[in-house]
Amino acid sequence: MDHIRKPNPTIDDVALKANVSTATVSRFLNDPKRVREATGLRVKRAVEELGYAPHFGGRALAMNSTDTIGAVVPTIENAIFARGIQAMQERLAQDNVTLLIASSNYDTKQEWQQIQALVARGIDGLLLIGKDRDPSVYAFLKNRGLPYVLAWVWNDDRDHTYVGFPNDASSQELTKRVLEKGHTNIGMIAGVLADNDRARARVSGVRTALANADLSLAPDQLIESVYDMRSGANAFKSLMAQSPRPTAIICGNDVLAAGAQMGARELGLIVPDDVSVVGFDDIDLASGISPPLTTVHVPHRRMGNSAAELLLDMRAGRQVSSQRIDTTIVMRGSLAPPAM
Amino acid sequence: MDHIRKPNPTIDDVALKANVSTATVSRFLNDPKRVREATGLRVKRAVEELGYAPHFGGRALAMNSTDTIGAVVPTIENAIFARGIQAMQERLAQDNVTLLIASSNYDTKQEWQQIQALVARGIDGLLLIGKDRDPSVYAFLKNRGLPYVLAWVWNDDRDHTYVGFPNDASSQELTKRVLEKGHTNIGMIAGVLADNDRARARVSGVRTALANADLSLAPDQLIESVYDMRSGANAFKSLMAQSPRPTAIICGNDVLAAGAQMGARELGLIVPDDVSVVGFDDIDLASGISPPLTTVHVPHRRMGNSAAELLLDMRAGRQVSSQRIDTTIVMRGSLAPPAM
DNA sequence: TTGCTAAATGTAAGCGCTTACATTACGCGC
DNA sequence: GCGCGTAATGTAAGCGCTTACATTTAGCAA
Repeated sequence: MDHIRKPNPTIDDVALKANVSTATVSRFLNDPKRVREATGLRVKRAVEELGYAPHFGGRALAMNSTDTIGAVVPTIENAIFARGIQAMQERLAQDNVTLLIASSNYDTKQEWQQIQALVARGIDGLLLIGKDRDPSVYAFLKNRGLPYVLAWVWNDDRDHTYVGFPNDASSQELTKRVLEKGHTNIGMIAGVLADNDRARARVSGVRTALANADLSLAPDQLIESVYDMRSGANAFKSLMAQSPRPTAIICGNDVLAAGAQMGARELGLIVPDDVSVVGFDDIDLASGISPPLTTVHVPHRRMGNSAAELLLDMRAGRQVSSQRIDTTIVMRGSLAPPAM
Repeated sequence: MDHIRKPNPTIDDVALKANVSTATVSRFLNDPKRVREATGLRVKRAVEELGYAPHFGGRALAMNSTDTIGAVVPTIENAIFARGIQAMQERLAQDNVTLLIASSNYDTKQEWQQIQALVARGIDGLLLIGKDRDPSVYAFLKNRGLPYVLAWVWNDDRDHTYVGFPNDASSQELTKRVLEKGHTNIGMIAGVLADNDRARARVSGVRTALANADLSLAPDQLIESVYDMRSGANAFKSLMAQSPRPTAIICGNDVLAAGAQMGARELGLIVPDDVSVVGFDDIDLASGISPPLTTVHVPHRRMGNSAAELLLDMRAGRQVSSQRIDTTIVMRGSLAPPAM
C-alpha cells in the first residue's frame, strides 16, 4: 500500500499526448462543443489514459471563481439541517457547483473561523443559519462583495437576503393549537438560547400566544436544553416535577420532543393522555415515534433548494430578494385535550 | 443589498501598502517568526486595512497542496454517518485541514463523479465508505498516488487501508444473541444490497449464525428496504404477513428497526412481547424509542477520529496500517424470548 | 570605526489553467 | 481547383501565490 505521490498529469501532458494545444484541451474539457468531434475524441482518450483531472488551483486562479458555495451550519449530527442541506447540494450540483459544509457546534467563535476558512478557499457564496452574529461578520462579507444568504430564518428587513420562515410566528401558531385544545398550564423545553435567534424566536412565539390568552410562561416553566434526546428527557422530568404539573409541553424542536416522550415513558406517563407534547421541524423522527408528534412542518427541501437558487443568482450578479417559506402545523397523536 | 464583487486585494496590494516585498508578506502570513516584529506589524496592519485573505487557488498552485481532505458518504440525511464524519472533521481541524463532504445517494455512478470532483479540487486524501466499487476507481486513486481510506468496513487484506469493523462478524454476534433467546423463526429487513457491501455483509453474518444453529433465512424472510422509517415499517408488515410469523426481526440498521417498531404499532403488535426487533449502529434514535433497541454499538466517533489520523499520517508520507474498530452488542428492551 | 556573520528582506521564476487574439483548416459555391 | 467565410486550433500572457537564491541590513567583536 504505497502512496508515492507522483506528479499529477497536467494539461500539457494531455495536450502533448493528444497532439493538440493546451487551449484545445481546456476548451474540450469546459465545453466539448467548441472542439471538432475527432479532436475531442483524441483528447478524451488522452485524459483517460493519463487519469488526468484538472488542477483546481490553476483553474481557480485563471477564472477567479471556484464553482463552490460554502455553508456553515450549527451541527451536522442533527437531522434538522441535513435534509435542507442535502437538497441545496443537489440543486447546486445541477449547475456544477460544489457545496462545502462546515459546522460551528452552535458556537459563534467557531462559526467565524469556519467562515474565514471558507472564504479563504475562494467560495463564490455563503449560506449561514440564522441572523444573530457580530456586525463585523456582515461587514467583512459585504466588504469582500461575497454573496451570502441567511437561512432557517425570515425577516422583512432589507439588510440581508433571507430564505426561511418567521420562527416566532410559526411557534405562535403552534401554541395557539395547543391552547385551542384547552391547555392552560404549559411548559416549554427550548434549545440553548444564547447566540441562537431561532431558538429565542420560538420561545417568544410561545410567549406571544400565551399572552394573547392571558397566560404566561413562568421562569420555571421554561427549560433550556441542548439538542439531544437524553437532555430533552431530563428537561421534561424537571418540568413534570412541578406542581401543578403542566398538561402540555412545547418543545423547541422534534429531537427535544422525542426526548420528552422518552422522559414521559420513564415516568410512566402516557402521551397524550397524561401530558401532550409538541415539537418543531417535522423531521423523519416526528412521524416515526409513538405517538407521532404534532409539530410545525418545515419544508426543508424547498428551503434548501431556494437557498441554492438565491446563491446561484447572486453569483451570476442577478438581483434577488428574500424568500419566505411557509410552514404548516401538522396535527398528530401527541396532542390532545388535557385530562380533567 | 448590492453585491458588486470588488476585485479582492492581492498579496501585491498588501506588500505595497506595508512597503515590503510579497515574499515578506507571504512569510509573515505562513510563519510570523520568519519576519522581524516591526515588519510583521506593518504587514498585519495592511492586511487588516485591506481585508485581505490569501487567494486559495494561487496558494494551492504554488504549494501543490490544499490542506483539504475529502469524504464521499452514501448520504448525509441519515444519522449513520453524521457522527463519525463530525468526529473526523474535528480531528482534521486540529491540524488545520478542512474536510470536504460529498454524498453519493448510494449510487456508484454518483460516487465516481463526486470522487472526481473532489480530486479535481486537489484534495490531499480521501475517505470512502465500504469497499465495493469498480477496480478502476482504485486504479485511478493509486495511479495518482492519492491517499485514501475505506471506512465503516474492515478486512484483513492488504489491498487497502481500512478503518472499521467486520460487518459480518458483528452481525453474526448479534444474531447469536437473538438465537440465544430462543427464536427459531427469524426475519430480516436489510438495506438495499446492490453496491453495498456493508449491507450484504450484515445479511451474511445473519446467515452464518443461523446456519450454525441449523437454521436458515428463506427468500421470503429477507426483505430489502431503503433506509427510512416508513419503508422499514412496510417491510415489517410484509414479513408479518407470512405464516408462521417470525418471532424476531433483525434489521440492517437502526433506522429500519425503528421503522419496524412503527410497523408493529400499526399492526397492534407489542415489541418485544409479540415480536422482537433488533437493529445495528446504535445511533441516538436506538435508545430514544420505546422499547429501546437491542443493537450493535458502533463507536462512530472513534472511527471518524481514526480515519482522520490515518489520512493525516498518509498525507505526511508515514506508513500506516488498517485500524480495526470493535463493536459491542447492547442489550435493550426490544429483544426478548419468543412468546410460547 | 571596520569587518564579519547571520538574520531579514527582496527578486523573480514557475505552479496549471483560461482566454484574447492570431493563425490555420475546412467546406462550400463557383 | 480556387477563393472565401467561418469554424477549429494554436500562441502566449497572466491569474496570485510560494520559495530558491541573491542581496541588503543589523548586530557585534575587535
